[in-house]
Amino acid sequence: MLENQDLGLSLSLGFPENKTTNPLQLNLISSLVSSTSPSPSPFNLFQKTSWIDSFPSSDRNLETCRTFLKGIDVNRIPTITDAEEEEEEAGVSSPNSTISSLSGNKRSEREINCEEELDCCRGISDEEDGETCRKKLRLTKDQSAVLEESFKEHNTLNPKQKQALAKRLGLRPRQVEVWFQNRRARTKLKQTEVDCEFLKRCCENLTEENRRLQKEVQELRALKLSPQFYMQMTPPTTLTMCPSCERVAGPPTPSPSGPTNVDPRVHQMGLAQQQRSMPFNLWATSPVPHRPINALNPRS
DNA sequence: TTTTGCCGACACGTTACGTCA
DNA sequence: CCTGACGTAACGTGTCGGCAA
Repeated sequence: MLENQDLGLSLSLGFPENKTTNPLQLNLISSLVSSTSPSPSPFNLFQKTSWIDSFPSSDRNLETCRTFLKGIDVNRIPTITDAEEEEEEAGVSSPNSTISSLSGNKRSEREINCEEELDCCRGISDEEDGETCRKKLRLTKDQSAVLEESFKEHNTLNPKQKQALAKRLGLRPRQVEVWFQNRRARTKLKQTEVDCEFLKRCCENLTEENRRLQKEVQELRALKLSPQFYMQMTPPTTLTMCPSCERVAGPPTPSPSGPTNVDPRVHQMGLAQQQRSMPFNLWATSPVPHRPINALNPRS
């Protein structure tokens, strides 16, 4: 059974290393559809992993063997002989019961022996595609590994690639197609979960920031009502940085190329802070901060 | 040039099967 | 053994783009 990480997905919630990417610009729409752009997503969906290597070679073709033991090759059109039909009706052959006894790594000698026989009976022709048989095939680990590798290269297949892959794996092109469709769906689901988690964290941080700012507003309003009191107080923390020049403290430094809509009085804030006196009415204007808030780290 | 029908590929939701605890 | 949860192969359906008439 493949774990989540086995999908080759990087579920890290950290921001991408690419500094040019705005952390708040989420790739909510999966880019998987595009065959020309493998993965523009900020999240590394197609990180090369070595999970394939973890499969013991002894397990290979196990599923195929099981299928063989069931007497049903799902890759072939079910051709029920009279004998088989009788057996089916008599309830003698229960495919599921046979399979369940062969679970895990416990492989009987018969199981191992059948693998060689299986290789010659898995040949599938395209003409056999379709039909109404919905017998489910568990792909072998080898097949899954090849498909995964192929998916990492291209998450979509053109008809030639599909045909070649099907031939290589001994599967029907339709099976390869279905596998890729399901794989894309799984990838998209994972990406959605990651994005969802990311947005959740953004929301939490913004809520926290909002709470903090509201508290500060309350403090400032209280100070405004008692000016004689605020003169002896430490200025609010968020106002210790000049929104214009982003300097925390120091004498005002007129900047000819700076923004023209900045109240020059604000530049005196640092000095005022040092002197513990406000030569201007701090409450008269409220310059709009032009620093973007990092939702994930609002205090940075 | 626009319209229309066909076809293939795909996304999405669902079903059914295999496996495991 | 039985059962429920889970993963996933397979399927059905709707949509979209390309193409020819």
